Amino acid sequence: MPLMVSDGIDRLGFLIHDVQRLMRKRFEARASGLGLSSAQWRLLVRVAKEAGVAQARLAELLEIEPISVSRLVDRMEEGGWIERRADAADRRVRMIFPTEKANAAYADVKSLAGEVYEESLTGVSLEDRRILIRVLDTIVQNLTDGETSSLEKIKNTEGRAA
Amino acid sequence: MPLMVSDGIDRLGFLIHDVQRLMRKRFEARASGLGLSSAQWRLLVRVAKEAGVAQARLAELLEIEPISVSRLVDRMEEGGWIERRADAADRRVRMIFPTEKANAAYADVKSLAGEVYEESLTGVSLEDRRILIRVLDTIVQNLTDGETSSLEKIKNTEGRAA
DNA sequence: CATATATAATAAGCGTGCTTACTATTCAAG
DNA sequence: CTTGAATAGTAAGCACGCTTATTATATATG
Repeated sequence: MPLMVSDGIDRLGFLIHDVQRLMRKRFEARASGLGLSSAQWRLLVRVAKEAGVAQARLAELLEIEPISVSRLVDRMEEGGWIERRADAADRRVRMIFPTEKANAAYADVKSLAGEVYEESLTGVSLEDRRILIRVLDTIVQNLTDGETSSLEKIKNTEGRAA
Repeated sequence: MPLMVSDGIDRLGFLIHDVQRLMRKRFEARASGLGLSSAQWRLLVRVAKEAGVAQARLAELLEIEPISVSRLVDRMEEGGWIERRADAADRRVRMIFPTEKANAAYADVKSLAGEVYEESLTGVSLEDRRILIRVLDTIVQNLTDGETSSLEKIKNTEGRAA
């Protein structure tokens, strides 16, 4: 740790942790009526863009382990958000499709997420917002290159997400 | 959601989520030799500054629920990081103290956290780092004011943390 | 004093992530 | 075809957060 000019960089981990927790909390408070958690919402965004995707591919996209997808999908299937269907070409694969219920809720939840972002950024200039996004992107790149398990394989297929 | 000029603000939640996960992962990879998770490290930072603090106060400081503190403290006590002692003045209270092991590891883990922050911010200018911290602080304030359970009561007692 | 309320901690059980280990299936060599 | 490696998915069990409910103790009030 090379001297450091006493900005609050030494609080970075705590800050990121707090922001993530508060944003998730607020999102889930808003979406609780729907019965969608933020983890389920992240998965749903992917499935909406890529209907029929295999669970293993979802694990790559979401950068979580296949077993985590398995149980998340279990609960989302119970909740009526997605369907598992067999793949005729490969009997190991379960293809994941959004249900009508999911499609119907999609736009609403997306704009709801947007509201949370706007509330988060109240009083932050457009310029600072751009810098925020740019720096966060840089951090993801810095921490993704090297020594992280299976993340090198995938370079973020999608460019935009709610 | 008022129009929005297509910066990546619509990815804010995903970005924050990814950054938090990657930073935690990298920290825990580094600290795994010690057997300290990031949640345990956060608690330890507080206990180091305020030895003898009650669990209920830790819950306020960490902004998690008392039951979460209870079980976290269970595991940390098993790990030999902290000790519970009875409060002579109030028999409901368990006072939490860091062990010698914790005190010995403290500086090392702190600088280890600093390393993770530096790796995260490689290639980010000093100016942008300041803006990052400032914006993250603003987000925490925006999301803490109002409608969050018990967070209004505490205005962040500490100013610096590793 | 007695009773009611508030507070400190814990218990039980769930969601979402993990590691490790397993089954079923596919595919590549031989 | 058969063996062996790789891949898709799941099971079991843990960490760390939560909600809801319970126990023990303090404190306020009649």
